[in-house]
Amino acid sequence: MGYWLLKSEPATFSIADLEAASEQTTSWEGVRNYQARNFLRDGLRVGDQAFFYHSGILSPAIAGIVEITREGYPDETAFDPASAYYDPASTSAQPRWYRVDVRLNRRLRRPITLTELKQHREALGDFALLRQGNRLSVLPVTAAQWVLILMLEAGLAPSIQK
DNA sequence: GCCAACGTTGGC
DNA sequence: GCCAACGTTGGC
Repeated sequence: MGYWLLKSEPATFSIADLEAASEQTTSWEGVRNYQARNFLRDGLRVGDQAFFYHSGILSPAIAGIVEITREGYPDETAFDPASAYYDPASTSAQPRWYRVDVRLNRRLRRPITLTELKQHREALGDFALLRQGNRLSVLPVTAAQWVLILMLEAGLAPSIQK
């Protein structure tokens, strides 16, 4: 089973929006970055888990956990001229952009902030989220990183490394 | 294929 | 609101 992290700006789509959504499920659309697209199309599998990360706010943080319920399929918002995600270069014959469906698993008991994650940089190792200047909105998480972050949530994490 | 200009992301 | 770090575009 794979682990991922999905970023969203709460002003656009928040975990509260997902909670309120029908069947607490949404299509993760509008990703317009090739590396992220490749993960959506080729990486994420049904049953994989992902952290739901809130970006673009005062205190960016992991807010919850979602499960992938449908694997990569064409992002049709790219075909719609009225959509903010419209991309005329993407056609149904040759879709350029992909999306997945996700369902809320649960909120975290408390948000795990970017600040807190940075305090565990050493223990987390090479974490795409913490790489300098990283702007990827879909990124992989290792099993070890996943477990460590759940331990942080539970207050069972190792003492903070300097 | 290079690279300058421009646009976007996202932390602060 | 600022700006660093990228990614994309387009002229050459």
